[in-house]
Amino acid sequence: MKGISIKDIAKQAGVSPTTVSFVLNGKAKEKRISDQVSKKIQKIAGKLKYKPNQLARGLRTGKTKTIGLIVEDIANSFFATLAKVVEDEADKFGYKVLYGSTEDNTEKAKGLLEVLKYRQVDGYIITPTKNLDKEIEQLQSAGKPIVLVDRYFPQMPSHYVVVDNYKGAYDATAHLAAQGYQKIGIVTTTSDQVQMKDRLDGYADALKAAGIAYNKALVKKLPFDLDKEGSNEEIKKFLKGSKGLDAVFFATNYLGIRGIESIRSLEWQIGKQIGVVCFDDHDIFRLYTPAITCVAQPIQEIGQQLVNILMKELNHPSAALQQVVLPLNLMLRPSSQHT
Amino acid sequence: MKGISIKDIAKQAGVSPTTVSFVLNGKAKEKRISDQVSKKIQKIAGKLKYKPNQLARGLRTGKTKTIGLIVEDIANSFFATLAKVVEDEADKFGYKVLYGSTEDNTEKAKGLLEVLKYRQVDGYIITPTKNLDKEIEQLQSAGKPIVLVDRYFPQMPSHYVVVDNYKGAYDATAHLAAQGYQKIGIVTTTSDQVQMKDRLDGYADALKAAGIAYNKALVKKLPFDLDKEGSNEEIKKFLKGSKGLDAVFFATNYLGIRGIESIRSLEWQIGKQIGVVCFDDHDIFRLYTPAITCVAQPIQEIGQQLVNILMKELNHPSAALQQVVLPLNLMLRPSSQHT
DNA sequence: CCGGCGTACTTTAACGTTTTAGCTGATTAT
DNA sequence: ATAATCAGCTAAAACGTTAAAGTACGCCGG
Repeated sequence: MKGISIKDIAKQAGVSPTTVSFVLNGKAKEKRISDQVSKKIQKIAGKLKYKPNQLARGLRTGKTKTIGLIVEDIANSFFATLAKVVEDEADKFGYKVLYGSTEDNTEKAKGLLEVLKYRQVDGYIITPTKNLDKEIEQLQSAGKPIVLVDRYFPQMPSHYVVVDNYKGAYDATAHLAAQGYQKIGIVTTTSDQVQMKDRLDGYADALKAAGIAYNKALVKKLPFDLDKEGSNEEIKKFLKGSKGLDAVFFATNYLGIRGIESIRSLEWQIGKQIGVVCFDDHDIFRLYTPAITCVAQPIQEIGQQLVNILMKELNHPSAALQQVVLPLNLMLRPSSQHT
Repeated sequence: MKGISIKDIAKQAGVSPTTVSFVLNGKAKEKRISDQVSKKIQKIAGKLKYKPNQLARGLRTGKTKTIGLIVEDIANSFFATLAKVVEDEADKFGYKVLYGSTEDNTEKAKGLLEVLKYRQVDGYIITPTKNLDKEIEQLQSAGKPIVLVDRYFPQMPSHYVVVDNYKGAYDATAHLAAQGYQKIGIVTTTSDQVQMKDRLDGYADALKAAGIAYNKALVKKLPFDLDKEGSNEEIKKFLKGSKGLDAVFFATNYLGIRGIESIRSLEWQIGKQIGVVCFDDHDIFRLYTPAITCVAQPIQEIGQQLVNILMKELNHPSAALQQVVLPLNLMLRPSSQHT
């Protein structure tokens, strides 16, 4: 059960393994192998269903045709969908994907990088955690192509594909204000990475523009690793404790889900008693009654850009940084509309 | 930027690469390497942060410490969550995961198997598609450990981890009947694989046991690859067309989600006008108003069993087939209760 | 008729590891 | 005294592939 090797083909064709390698790598012309021999080898290879051993090839060439995908949480619908797009796109180029979840934990992320590195992946798509810049820089200077996603390090040059978090949050908040909501809160994460900072800034600036004073008491930050029950408690406490609060912006999809759950257990009427907008779309937001207004990310586009940039870098590395900021789409639904 | 190899260590320690290999593979005692040399090598390896090249090792040993995970759709929450559990569990054994989605398409599945095979994965966890048994048997007889999940081929011996689909569907349907629903429909897939067959049988037998006649007109089957809009249309047509229908059992999570959407657009009251139960749990079912009764799968347990069985087979293959059928949990919620 | 060139390949080495067989020198047994 | 044993290592081959360098042969020009 050893699998067919280039040697088997060589033997059958009565030529050397090198010749077989040349032919099967499309270098027949370049290496002046006769058409006769070339065809014979092709035929035998087809008959034996020869598949090159990627390990041997990788060992020799230093290329594994594998990319590492590091996300925050593969079980989260945003990242799961992204993973699928990445898988499909990479497949078009003959690449496979090795993935891992960081749980937003820098140590876990470092561990993943370590493992992917000694598995010799050719390139990386990374949702970085807080202090991962050192490790990423190291990989970069080792010549490994890396594209960041969802967030990046403002002080560190790198390729990235992100969305316009500031504008997304601004539009969402401005929309709430335009609907007549007065006391608008935000539930976000404790993370001070750029994507969350931008969302908070967008929220704050939109309030200002609407003539509403920014009130620190209306900003609730929750740590990523707080469990569902804990978050729900915190959110409920926040909602109940903020007298006069009439709308809230949830800054991530899982916070929005927990927010809905919390509001529900308080028996408040979404849309009437409290306006709700969430970052990220999700089946739940579309289906909930009332449906939840959200800022939808173009996941398909993000995934395609990621893989395209990575492939470009893999094939001809350039000095130019690819930094893509994609627009978001505010999906208006009843949860944010007074009736 | 070549990376540290065993040779570098050997040079620094003034010994041969072989000795280094012995020591780093824990064979120092067995191969009678002196403690002195052993420690020196360990120290140098630590200092240089040596990581063995998995390609070279794999080429030599035939083991890649990688498993292939083939699911129906990684973007589906059930499979995404399962993938995460598998990843975590495999990691405990030092294994990485290569994954792929079949979209329930046999050709795509064959392609995935092909790719994983020539990437030399050590073992497979597979959600098989309809006609994949030949390919799987071939892999098995090539000595590759395989564990099936979610479904299996009754006529083909194999390891598998599934849930008690029959009982789950039976309990769900019996519950509807016990709540006084009389005309109970089912929306399922056109698949005739065992997991769907069992669900349909459970549904039918529960009806019989409740003294309700099985009515073929109340069974709606939809193909997997029908898109969201198409499914919604079909479901609406089915619901409206079945006069007197007072409850419906959705046989998969995505059908349930589409079902809710359809019922919503018909403006029927779930629970009152129509009882609803769904196979699989999902955030949506918990959060929807009214919350949706469902048959929850023990995803954590499934993933752990899968990896444990696979690891056992990888380390000491046995003749005994591991076939695990896990119990399901009926989560009672308002969607199935007359008030 | 001899060097040079083009054609059509082959030989060899290398990637980094593991494994088998073996080598050297010292100690023990006979 | 000599053979067998043992400790403590090393040399070399192998996994399957690719790349650089080489070979053998025919043909042409001078």
